[in-house]
Amino acid sequence: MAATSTREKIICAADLLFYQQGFSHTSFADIAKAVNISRGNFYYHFKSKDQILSAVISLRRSNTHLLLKKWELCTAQPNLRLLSFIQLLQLNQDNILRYGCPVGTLCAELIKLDHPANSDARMILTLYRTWLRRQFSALGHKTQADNLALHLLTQSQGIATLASAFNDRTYLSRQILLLQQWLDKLLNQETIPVS
Amino acid sequence: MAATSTREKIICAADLLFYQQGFSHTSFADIAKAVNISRGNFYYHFKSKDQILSAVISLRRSNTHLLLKKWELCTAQPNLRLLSFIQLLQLNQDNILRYGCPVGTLCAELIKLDHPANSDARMILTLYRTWLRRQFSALGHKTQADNLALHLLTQSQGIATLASAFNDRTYLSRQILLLQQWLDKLLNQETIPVS
DNA sequence: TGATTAATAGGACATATGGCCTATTGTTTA
DNA sequence: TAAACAATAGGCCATATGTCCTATTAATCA
Repeated sequence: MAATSTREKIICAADLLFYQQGFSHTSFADIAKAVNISRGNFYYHFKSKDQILSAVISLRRSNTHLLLKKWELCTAQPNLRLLSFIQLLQLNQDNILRYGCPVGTLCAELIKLDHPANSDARMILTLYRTWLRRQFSALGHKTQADNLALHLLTQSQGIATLASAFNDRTYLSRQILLLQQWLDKLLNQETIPVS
Repeated sequence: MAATSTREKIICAADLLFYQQGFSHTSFADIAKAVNISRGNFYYHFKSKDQILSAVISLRRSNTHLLLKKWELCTAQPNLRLLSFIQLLQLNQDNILRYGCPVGTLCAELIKLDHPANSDARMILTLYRTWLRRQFSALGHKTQADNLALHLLTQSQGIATLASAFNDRTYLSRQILLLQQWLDKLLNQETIPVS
């Protein structure tokens, strides 16, 4: 946190502000103030706002990749790895309640802006999708792996959207519990796909 | 479309633009151009951008209310009414693929802007929630009515988010089908709640 | 018809913002 | 130490935008 370069500090601050305020609504001045840097110094590190966005998305992709790798290294069993994904909602519940899902809301915003970085942001979702698919596949759900992955993604996006819209912690907790139960039921009832 | 007042035209154009481009990213000039009106004339009808937003949200709430009333009048059976809700995703699939859910994305944006109209926008979701709850309740699911309503809302929000993020029509169609199957299964297996 | 009001157009203005330049300071290196 | 480079500060500029004012035109009504 302290020993990072200015460039890294800018990216981190932008990452947070883009999440909290949205990309459009975050100005150079906002980021500069957060990093305690003059606005002029900005241009030395980033030539445009789009470059900052690009760096932020890169960081998020990298962080997501690392997180998924960590789950793989720390947890050998795919079913427990899937549980880690669900528990991420619990871990980030405070932020989710206030700002929704960082990935989903960014994608939604960039789509409306018709921003070129749109496809880069989508890649973060694809990272999750592919990883989840691999876990389901390893659990024997070969043909349904992608559908199951999409189900988890769909659920988490819907949950994050409603949790923040209603600002309802009870709802969020309950949905996380239901997701865990769904996973339990799926994995205990049929280790090998039926159809 | 032709015989509407200028004020109504402004609200309609703003409604569409807020959906397509987002609230922040839509300027007075954008709306004025869409309605073919000078920017100065704007102030005669709306004193601020927030007033336009307020009017747009009012319109959406009113339209939602009318839609739900229509479903109630046209369809006597609650299970078919619930089907109407699901089929709304199908009916609006082109827009959903491009811009996501109008309600969900507006709520998400207003939350990040920390906009006072945030709670008004949320009311649209509440309209759906209450209506869905009543239908489930009428079908005998007294205790689970609200949870089932939230499940449908969660699903549709998640589906809209991913459908637009991935821009994947196949995904959207499949999720709609799964929702319909879920409803069928729920209503056929147990007309009266088990627990 | 004349007067009053409704509606519209066009522009003015302050502010915010992204983008950019230059001078200055700090650091490294030959 | 002197030179070269990295990093930073502060300000300038064009544009966009929300807000607001005034003059003009259209519509209504006594």
